[in-house]
Amino acid sequence: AENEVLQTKADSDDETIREFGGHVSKTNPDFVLTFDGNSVHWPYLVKRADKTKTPLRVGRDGGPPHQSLYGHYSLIGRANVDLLNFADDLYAVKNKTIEDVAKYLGIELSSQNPIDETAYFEHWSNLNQRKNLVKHVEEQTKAILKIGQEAIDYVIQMSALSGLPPDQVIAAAVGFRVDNYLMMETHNLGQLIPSRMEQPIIPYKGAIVLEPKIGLHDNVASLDFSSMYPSLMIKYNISPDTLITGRETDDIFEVPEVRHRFRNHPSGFYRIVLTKLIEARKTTKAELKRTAPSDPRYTLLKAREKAIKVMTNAVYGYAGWAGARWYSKEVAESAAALGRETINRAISIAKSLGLTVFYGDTDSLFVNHDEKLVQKFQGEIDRQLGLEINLTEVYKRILFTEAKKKYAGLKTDGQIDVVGLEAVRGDWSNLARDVQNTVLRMVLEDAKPDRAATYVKGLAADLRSRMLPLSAYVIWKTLTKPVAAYEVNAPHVEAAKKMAKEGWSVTAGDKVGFVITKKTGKLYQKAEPHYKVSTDDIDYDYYVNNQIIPAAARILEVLGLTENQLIAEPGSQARLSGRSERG
DNA sequence: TACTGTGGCCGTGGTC
DNA sequence: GACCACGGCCAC
Repeated sequence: AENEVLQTKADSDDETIREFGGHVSKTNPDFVLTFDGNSVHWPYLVKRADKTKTPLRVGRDGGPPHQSLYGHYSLIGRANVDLLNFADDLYAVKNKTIEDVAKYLGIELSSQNPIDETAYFEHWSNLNQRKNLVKHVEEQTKAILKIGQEAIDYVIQMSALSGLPPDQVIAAAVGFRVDNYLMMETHNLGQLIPSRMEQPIIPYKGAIVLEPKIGLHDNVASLDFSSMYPSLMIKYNISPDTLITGRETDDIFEVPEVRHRFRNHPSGFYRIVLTKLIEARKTTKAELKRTAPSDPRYTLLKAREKAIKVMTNAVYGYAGWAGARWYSKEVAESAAALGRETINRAISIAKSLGLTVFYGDTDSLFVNHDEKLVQKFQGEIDRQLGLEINLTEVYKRILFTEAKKKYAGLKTDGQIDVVGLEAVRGDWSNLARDVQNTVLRMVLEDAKPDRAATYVKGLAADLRSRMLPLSAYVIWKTLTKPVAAYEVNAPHVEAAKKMAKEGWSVTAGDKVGFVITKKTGKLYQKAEPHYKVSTDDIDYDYYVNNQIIPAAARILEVLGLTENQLIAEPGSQARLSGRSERG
């Protein structure tokens, strides 16, 4: 039946594997979906099948999966799609879990309290809890299918664009997708494909980030150049095959600052492909406008538009990648230099019109939202620079901190955009993130710090009596290399070592959740794996002094408050314990 | 072939 | 306490 969940009652590995293969053959799917299957489920199944000498019949040929390109497992006659790879293409999703990806895609999950992986064994061991675990896995399976339904159009479109098979394209890194796409286009143009060469990595100067105007500002607009790097590469014919290495001086363009020179004619390879991509996106967008959302073609067109956008935006970075077939440091460096010139000229134009520039990063500018002036500004950008700049957001009130890339704005719909701050970082506790979000809302709504300061002081004074769940205190950090490879001690590495000692397989790429406990010594000595900690072990002073106060102060310092002014009144635990942990 | 780029912040450990 | 490297994550 459609969307039927199949469960096995088999109580041995070989029986389970056989039954699984039977189900796959019977269902005979074109797509097989997993979440993290390439690194977890397929390798595990293959190993167990080997060990028990059971045939794993999952391909259309009745054969086992094969290890293939890009760390991907291939099933003959079927597209095996690991949806974790799809999640990697969803930049707005920070935490790549089934639950968070589903939530982002608007998929409703019936289970509100997913079971953490570290608790699986405990649930399995207890017969009463085992039912819950089975239910949880069933829920996840249903979610995977729904995520897959959202993913498949995109996967197919990315496959059509890049020329890579659908099961491989989503596993392939961005650079290889671009590489493949360009190879296809070369073929269309009747040109030869350069071979890949081992090249040294030469760094070059990138974009400009402006110093923000610190404080709260009312009625601010943000504007973005549309596809800035691709537009500049097209405009000035920036391409490896138009780069001048000799003495030519006729019909050329010299890039400011870096002084690389490019022929204006004929059009280079990058201009041809980028123009084609941008035109294709325009066509798709226009078609989308004529199509009703209920039309089955609508989601397909949406997926196509997204795939083209992702590919277009990847070309500049690809050009500066030493592993690219069409690598050219001069090309990437020139695009970056032209970007810097563009933003600088835009700032001058804005100022000359009487606009105030509050902040800007790479291809964006924040100015006071004077509607007439902003429209005039957009017109001047078109007239003087031949580029398009779009109004992307209007903020009723926005707060810039002293730091670049960290700000928050109250939108006209009442929603708050948080950028770069602790509240959107995965390596801070939920507690700190929640506190900062609350403080931001209070400050942006009130335009003064009083209410937020009172809230923070109250929380800091009696954190432990709030009885927050342990999950509020867990800090997650990725292990970027094997534990043995670390040069210095760090809390998440220490927690990973403790997990490894207990038999967990902790490898590079894993996220380690830890809690700072009351143990003595350096912070890394106080860090414990989250599943071993109870709320009695929590070092509340640490969470007040090193999580709540810094996260709140980052915002409230903008309005003149100091960290000291946020610490609880004398007499409270937090005050008495001092702030010995902070330098 | 499991690396698209640079700019930036900041906590923590470790040394002087 | 000052200073710096390491390490992780984020903006664009």
